[in-house]
Amino acid sequence: MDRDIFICHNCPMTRTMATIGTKWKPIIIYTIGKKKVRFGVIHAKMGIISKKVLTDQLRELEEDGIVKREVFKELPPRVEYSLTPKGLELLPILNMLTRWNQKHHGNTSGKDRKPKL
Amino acid sequence: MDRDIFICHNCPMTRTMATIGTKWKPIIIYTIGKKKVRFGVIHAKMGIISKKVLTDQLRELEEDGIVKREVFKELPPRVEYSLTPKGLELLPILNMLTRWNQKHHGNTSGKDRKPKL
DNA sequence: TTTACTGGTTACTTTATCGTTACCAGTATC
DNA sequence: GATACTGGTAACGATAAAGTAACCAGTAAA
Repeated sequence: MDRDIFICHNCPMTRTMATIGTKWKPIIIYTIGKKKVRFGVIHAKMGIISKKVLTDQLRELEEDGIVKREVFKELPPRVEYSLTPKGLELLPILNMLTRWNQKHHGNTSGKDRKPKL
Repeated sequence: MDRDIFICHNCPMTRTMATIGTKWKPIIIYTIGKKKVRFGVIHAKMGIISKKVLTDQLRELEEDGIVKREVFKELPPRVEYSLTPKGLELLPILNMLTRWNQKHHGNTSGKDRKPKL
C-alpha cells in the first residue's frame, strides 16, 4: 500500500534508504568505484545479479544523479558507467560500512548473516 | 535460490548489506540512536512497520550483537532496547549517509525517490 | 467479569523485488 | 545464411520480505 502519512516518512534515514537502500545499489556503487566500466564488466564482476535487475538499478541510479551513463555510437553497443561527484561522495561512506563489518566479522567469519543471494 | 559460488559473494559490501542492508534495519538503528527505548516507543516512532517485522528485525539485530535487549520482570512486560558498542559505531556512518542525502536533496525535496512504504 | 496493557507469536496473505526466457537491432565473423 | 556480440526490453513467474489478524499470558483497572 502507498501510505502518505506516517511518522517516519520524512525522517532522513527513511529517505536515504529509499534512494540507495535497495539490496543491490550499494554493491553496484562499490563495484563501479572510481573507474569507468562497461555494463558487461559490472555484470561479470557482480556475477549473480540478473541483467534485467542490473539495468533497472543502473537506470534508477542515473535518474538520481549518482551514476553517469555514456553511450558510444558503436556496434555492438558500448556503454560505460561511472560515478558522478555525488556518487563519489558515497564511496568513503560505503567503505566505512564495509570496514565496520570487517572489524566485527573479519572477511571469512562463518558467523556472518549470510547474504540471501 | 541459494547459490554458494559466485564472484561477488564474499565482497565486503555484499556481506555488509546482508548484515544491515535490509529495508528496516538502518532505520531501526537510527530510531534507537543513543537512547534506551521500549519496543512500543520504537514502534510508535517508526509508525508504519508492523509489530511482527519490528520484532523479527530486532531479534536479528540482537543476534548480530548490534542491539541489546533488556527484559524487566514486570507485567505488563517491559523490554528496553539500546545499541551495543558495535551498534553505536554505526550511528556516525548512518548519519553521514543521511547528511549526504540531505545535501543533495534537502529535507522536503519533491524529487526524491519516494520510499516504498 | 470484562477490558486494557505490553511485547510478543503464528499462520496465512499480500506486495515488492528479483529472475527467467525470449526477443531486439545492426554490424562482424564464419 | 547462421551465429556472435552488446546492452538492452517485456512478459511472466518465482521468491523474499512485509503485513494482517488473531491469539497468548498475567497483572491492573474499570
